[in-house]
Amino acid sequence: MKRLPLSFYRRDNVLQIAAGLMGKILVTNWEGIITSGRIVECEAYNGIIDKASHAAGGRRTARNEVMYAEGGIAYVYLCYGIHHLFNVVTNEKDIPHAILIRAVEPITGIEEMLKRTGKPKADHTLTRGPGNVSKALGIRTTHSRYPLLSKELYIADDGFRFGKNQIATSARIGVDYAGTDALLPYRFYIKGNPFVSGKPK
DNA sequence: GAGTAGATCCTCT
DNA sequence: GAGGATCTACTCA
Repeated sequence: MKRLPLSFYRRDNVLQIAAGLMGKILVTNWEGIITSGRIVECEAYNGIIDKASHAAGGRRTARNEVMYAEGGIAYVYLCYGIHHLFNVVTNEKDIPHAILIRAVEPITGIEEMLKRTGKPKADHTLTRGPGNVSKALGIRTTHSRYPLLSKELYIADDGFRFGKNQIATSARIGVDYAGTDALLPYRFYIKGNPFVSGKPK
């Protein structure tokens, strides 16, 4: 179990990084309670030229300022007043690339995830979809700008790899407002994995 | 099983 | 003052 180094995040090809995150393990360790899950779905947001991104056209606000920071930190924000969405900021300073983690497969701390989400039992809805991932792992907007190499929040590699033919791409979800950019194949997911959002298997 | 409405609040205009 | 990188529950068939 090695934490991904900063050099992993500070590359210029956000699509490559997103693909590289597939199969990695997202870990939170709040107050000694460890929960983790393997990443099986994510979406890339490609900087100022991407209309679906909060940083489209170089927009810079108090909320998305984090995206302009150096790669290797978290960007968390509230959507629809209910859902906390967890992103990984990538690339160098002033280049607002980010990757939205949309789904993970629970590994440790499932009991705790059930408690946090209020679900009666562990099924494929536990960590399916970005809102649920954050809820199950206890990630909130207050964790925005948190470094991904900290003790409480990090992404690790346990040596596991998905096969090339298991990883598929598609258009991103819920970004219809972005016009033609909504059609870009910036979403990565594991074929047939029940935790992947969209259609159930 | 498919389609739709409602929740709910922070952020930007 | 409007709307959003969503989820769930409920209706209707």
